[in-house]
Amino acid sequence: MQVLAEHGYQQASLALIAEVAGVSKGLIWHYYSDRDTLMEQVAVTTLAQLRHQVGADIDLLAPVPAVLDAAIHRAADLGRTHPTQLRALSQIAQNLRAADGTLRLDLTYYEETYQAQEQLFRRGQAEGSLRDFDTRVMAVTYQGAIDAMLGYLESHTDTDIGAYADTLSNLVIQAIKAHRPDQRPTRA
Amino acid sequence: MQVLAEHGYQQASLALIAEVAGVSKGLIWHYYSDRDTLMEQVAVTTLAQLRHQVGADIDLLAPVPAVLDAAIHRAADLGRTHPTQLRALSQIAQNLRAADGTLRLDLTYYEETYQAQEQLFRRGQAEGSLRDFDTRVMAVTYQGAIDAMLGYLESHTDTDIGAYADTLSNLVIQAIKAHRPDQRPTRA
Amino acid sequence: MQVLAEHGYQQASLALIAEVAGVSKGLIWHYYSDRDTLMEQVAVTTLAQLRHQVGADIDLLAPVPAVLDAAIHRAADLGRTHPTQLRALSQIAQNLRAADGTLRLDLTYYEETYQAQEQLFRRGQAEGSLRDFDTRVMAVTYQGAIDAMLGYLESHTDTDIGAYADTLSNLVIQAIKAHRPDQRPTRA
Amino acid sequence: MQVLAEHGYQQASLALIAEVAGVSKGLIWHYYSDRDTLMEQVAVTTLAQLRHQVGADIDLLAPVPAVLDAAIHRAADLGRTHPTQLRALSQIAQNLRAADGTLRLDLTYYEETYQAQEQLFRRGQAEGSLRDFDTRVMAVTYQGAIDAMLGYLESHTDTDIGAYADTLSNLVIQAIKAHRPDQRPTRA
DNA sequence: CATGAATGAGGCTTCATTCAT
DNA sequence: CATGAATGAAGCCTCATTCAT
Repeated sequence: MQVLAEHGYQQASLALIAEVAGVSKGLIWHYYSDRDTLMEQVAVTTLAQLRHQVGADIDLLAPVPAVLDAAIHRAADLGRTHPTQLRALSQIAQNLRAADGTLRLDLTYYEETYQAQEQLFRRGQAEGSLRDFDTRVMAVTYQGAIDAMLGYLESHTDTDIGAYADTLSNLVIQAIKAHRPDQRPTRA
Repeated sequence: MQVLAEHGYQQASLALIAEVAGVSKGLIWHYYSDRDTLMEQVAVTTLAQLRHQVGADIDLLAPVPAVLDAAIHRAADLGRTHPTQLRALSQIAQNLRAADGTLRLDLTYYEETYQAQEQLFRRGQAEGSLRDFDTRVMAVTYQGAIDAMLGYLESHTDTDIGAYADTLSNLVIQAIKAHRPDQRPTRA
Repeated sequence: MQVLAEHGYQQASLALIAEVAGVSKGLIWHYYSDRDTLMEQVAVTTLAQLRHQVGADIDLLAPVPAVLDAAIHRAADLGRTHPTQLRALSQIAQNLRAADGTLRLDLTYYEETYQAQEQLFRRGQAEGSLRDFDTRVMAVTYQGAIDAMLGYLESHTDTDIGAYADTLSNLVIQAIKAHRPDQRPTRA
Repeated sequence: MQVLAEHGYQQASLALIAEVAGVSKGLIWHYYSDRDTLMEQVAVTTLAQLRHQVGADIDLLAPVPAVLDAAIHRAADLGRTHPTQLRALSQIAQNLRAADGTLRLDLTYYEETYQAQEQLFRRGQAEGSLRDFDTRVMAVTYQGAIDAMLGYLESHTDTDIGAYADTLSNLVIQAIKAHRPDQRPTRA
């Protein structure tokens, strides 16, 4: 991941990876049958780890706006705590392709995320804390906003992470909260 | 661009590009000194073309929400009219690196865009059509939402583009419009 | 020649030569059928020019030691007056090869020189100013000493050229002059 | 070295070298990072080997004229025993260039040789066996004479090597020996 | 006379991958 | 388990050379 993050997908040759890892090149083929397999497994593992990090001790039963606020702040923190993993994962997601040329991770990976988000949004709508909107578009937009934030924080290291997350959280909630009386989150 | 869009940055070897273009490999070096310069020039040219496409006949002096609505719809249309260019540009932006390993297009490219967006948002705030918020964060978020839309439309070709743009436009404007009575655009 | 002298034989591409000459690449083939032909003609022309330079106004009928002294001083001067030509010529001589891999200029070029030198030495022996020695070995040695001098002066530009030539002349004459009474050069 | 000697520096492509060596092209980069480093290492190794060959069992404390005579004969033998190495070394020395275009071996390589020779000559002068002369010029000339001999013997294979060396030795010693009675070596 | 677009062969180099040890 | 020698395919690039204009 370190090599991926620093040098990019193409330059992350197995020779370089082995050297940084301090093992011989040949050893890689004891554990991975393929460069692609290696990349895929690294991606899957890392993704699980990051999701766990973001999801950990968020109360998923809390009012939806509160969940979103917490998730955004946690995601923003990833930029500080796991920058290498983020970059590496992004490299793999954008470059690892199947034999037919299509990206190998994008579809399954994002689709899962979208569906989880949509479920959350629909609960908010059912509970009255969120107004009516197309949850699929919002899920795509939400994920795009998160990714943009992470990319931005990575290249603008002097940004106040907490302040950014506050603002983004406010924008997101403003975009989708119910207009009328109970736009306040339900009391937990 | 066709090769970039279909095969991705790494697989876009100059041999393949020349073959698709129907010329000899060597000819490439008659016009571009380098693979990197070729990519950079393609990116710059394409970017200018796409920006022109999006910006064309949008009335930049119209009320800001109207400008945003128009821009979002136009950007969404790009997915239909210039899918190849979009994908190619994205490939270059995410892969072309300088000798020190840093991405070569990201900074200048996005920074320009962000500043233009911020200017627009600030006008809206000054005119009273937009509420108070951090324009930089919103610019990053807006661009992320556009990119996410384009990526999504690309891989989900059965989506109703107009409907997506309507929804996104509504979400964006809802997120930033002024709360009070005078959310009407100022009289120009 | 300038390109040859500065960049060496391999790097002296016809493209670079044309650029330095300020003409188009294609024009070269109006005047030379081949890279090799070009090189050969340049070499032959330059060689004639340098020989003329060295031989000019040396009194070939003077006593042999005096001729040698004059020739050595004139050759040393070449390093100052024609450094580019010397280097270029040397590049071609050492690199231009026939199809069978043998050097194309060496044999004819040096053989001519050797024979002229031998003739001179034999005259000295006949006249009694030079002792008895193998003229062929001395011719080879003499030429080697001249080439070494030119190479040395080229890379050690702070050397006193005249002093070097004086010393070399003295060494050469000491090596071959007759031992007995008339080791003084005949009075001219 | 075989390829260098037979085909010259430019034609000594790594493809040809690998083929002659009976290994795959790629293997070369397992052992040498670069064409240039390969050439440099070959040169350094060969040079050490040849120097050892020439210097071996010469009694360096013997009278200087005797040392010179032995050295010349040994060098002449190189033409018979190590012709390939000589040619290869010469090719590298005359063609391997640093990035700035300057020859990469010339300076260090010859400078060492010159200084060793000068030291020998100065000992001879101190001991009275050699007359007074500029040792630097003589070192350059001596080396030039040796190189010329080797080049000549290489292309004129019917020459009597021993006789050539005898003659050259005589010429060299004649050029620099002390005139007076005490040209005998000092008693050690 | 002169240009420069175009070609194709060949060079150096990288790298995933295999395999004997 | 682990190494590193070895391979072969493919990539980028250079360059002499041709040819229509």
